[in-house]
Amino acid sequence: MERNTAQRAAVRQAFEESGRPMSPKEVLDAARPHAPSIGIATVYRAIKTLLEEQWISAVEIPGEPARYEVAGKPHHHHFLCRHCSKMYEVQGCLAGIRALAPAGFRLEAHHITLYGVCEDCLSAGR
Amino acid sequence: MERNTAQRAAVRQAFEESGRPMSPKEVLDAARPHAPSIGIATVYRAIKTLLEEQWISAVEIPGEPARYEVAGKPHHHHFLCRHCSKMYEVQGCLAGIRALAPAGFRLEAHHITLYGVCEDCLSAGR
DNA sequence: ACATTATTGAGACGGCGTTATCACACCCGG
DNA sequence: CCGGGTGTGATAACGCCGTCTCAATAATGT
Repeated sequence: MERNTAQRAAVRQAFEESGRPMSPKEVLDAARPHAPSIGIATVYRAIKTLLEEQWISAVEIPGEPARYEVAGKPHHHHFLCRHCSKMYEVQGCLAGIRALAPAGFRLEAHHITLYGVCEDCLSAGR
Repeated sequence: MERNTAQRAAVRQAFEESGRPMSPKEVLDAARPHAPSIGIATVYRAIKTLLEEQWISAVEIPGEPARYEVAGKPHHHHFLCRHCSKMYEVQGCLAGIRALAPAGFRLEAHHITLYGVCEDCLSAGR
């Protein structure tokens, strides 16, 4: 039977506090303050469990490890900063997506990913 | 100085014939008919060279090896079939992309990727 | 044709993200 | 508070991609 451990609570807390998608490494860093001895293996195990519970969902991007965010949010997309590699949510979507798909194809999902520089990096002079 | 070899010609020909983005593995398979003994290492080398010459450009997708397509095409996006993993081009784009980026962020690029089932797979009953 | 030298192909190698291993820790029902 | 069994942490091992190595091959200038 499943146990409530400090490490799992720390991972959940990290997700609740961050408000943006995090890579396993970021989760580890965000969980350390709450559970100092936590290791990367436990983070991966917690992520796996939380995915199965659908408490988080995966956000994948090319060339980078997947990020995870708390599930159940309204439809949205993502912005990836080219400097700090932090990922942000962007609200809303665009009309007319369906029209892009070639005739005869079945469209099931879509990802819009924006790339650029985030406000933090811009104001830091990059 | 650079030499014209059958292998490089085979790779270029593969790209010209396919008309859609290909992974290195797909390039290898598509080049084999023209240069039967070609190996994967040569494909990677040819891709590297063609990228430097900007004769092809990279198309990246999460969780999959990058695809490459002949460069210089007008702005477009991509459709990835969930069954056969083949990638297709979709023409056109959507207005209003800029408005999605959060205020204070600098938007430099965007990717729209559609996921679904391609016509070939649908007509094959999947 | 010949010598030079870039290119090739097969397999070894390396990096990275993720998972498996295993001894130890600790949660929880009794 | 005790015992068994799940959870944990460090690290090794894995799988995948892509690059490197090196002897063999073949394209160029003469």
